[in-house]
Amino acid sequence: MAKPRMRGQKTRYHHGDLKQALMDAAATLLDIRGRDALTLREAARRAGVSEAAPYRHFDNLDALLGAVAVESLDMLLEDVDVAGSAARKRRAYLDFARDFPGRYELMFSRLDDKASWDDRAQAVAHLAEILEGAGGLSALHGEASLMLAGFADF
Amino acid sequence: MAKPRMRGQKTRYHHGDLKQALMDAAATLLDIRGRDALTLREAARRAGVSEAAPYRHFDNLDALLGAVAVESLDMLLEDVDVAGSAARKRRAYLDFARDFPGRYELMFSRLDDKASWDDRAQAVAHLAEILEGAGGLSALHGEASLMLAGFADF
DNA sequence: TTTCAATGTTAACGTCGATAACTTTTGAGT
DNA sequence: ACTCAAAAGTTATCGACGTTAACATTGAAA
Repeated sequence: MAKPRMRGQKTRYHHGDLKQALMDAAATLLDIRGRDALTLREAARRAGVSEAAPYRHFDNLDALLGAVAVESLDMLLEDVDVAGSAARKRRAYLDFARDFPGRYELMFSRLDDKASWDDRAQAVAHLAEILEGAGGLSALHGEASLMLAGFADF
Repeated sequence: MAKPRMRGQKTRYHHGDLKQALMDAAATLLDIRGRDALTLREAARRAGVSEAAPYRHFDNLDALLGAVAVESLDMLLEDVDVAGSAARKRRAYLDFARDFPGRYELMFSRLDDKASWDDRAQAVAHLAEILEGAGGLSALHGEASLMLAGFADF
């Protein structure tokens, strides 16, 4: 009685990397259909497992959101860090917000998940540091946020 | 078989001002418990009507959110407009975000509700105009947003 | 080889958004 | 004053969701 998938080809009872698969599915849903469309059950379906399987890896939906928030902050951090000049860092930041709107909104929203708080706070602090010469995190976040909401253009 | 309330004292079948009562309840829920805790049913219960009553005034939850967003933008607009100097406008803006975090987040989030789009866009444009001398809407929004998320202090 | 923790599964509960069908009230036109 | 249709309530119902409990399978250590 097993329908799950394997990473490569065959079907197996154990997924192999379900935790990451759930985070990927969640991030994709956030980006293409928004926060309200993200459900634990839909993420599970996309990962090819039963609708209760996520609870083996996350205490609840908030915990999944927290994990995706941390991962997303690290992605943005990497993108901005790699970009050379202040102008390039600026562009890298705004590009990330445009390309991953759901992830971006999640990173800076009030999350109930306590477990991920330290990681998130640290990532944001690091980000603010890196962006010091590029106008500052606060200003960039304001621009990106207004753009995503449709009140400004990219 | 009628349990509804009246505005003053007695019980009546018709509420009298249910639409506004629902918007008030929704805004309160947003501020004290966040977006995920706001449900149409809870708003209805708080207004003292049946759980399906809201649908006589709003097509769906998104429509209620849109209406609250417009109302909130108008409130913020008023607060900032009334404040005199640029410094006072700045403070009025940040105070609003701190005092009504749920309303504030809602105003600048991606809403599906089409009907309220024009009103929201116009209010934001007006707000940006008024705040031109106070650092600009974009910068203020960045600050307020990071503060609400817990990444900065008021 | 055995065994047990990790990681899946199905089934169930209560809540939510939404719709349908019904009832009460209001008020505009006669 | 009467009527009667529209406005604004109600209950009942549906499918989907978050979450938990109980059970099944797997893989790896002993």
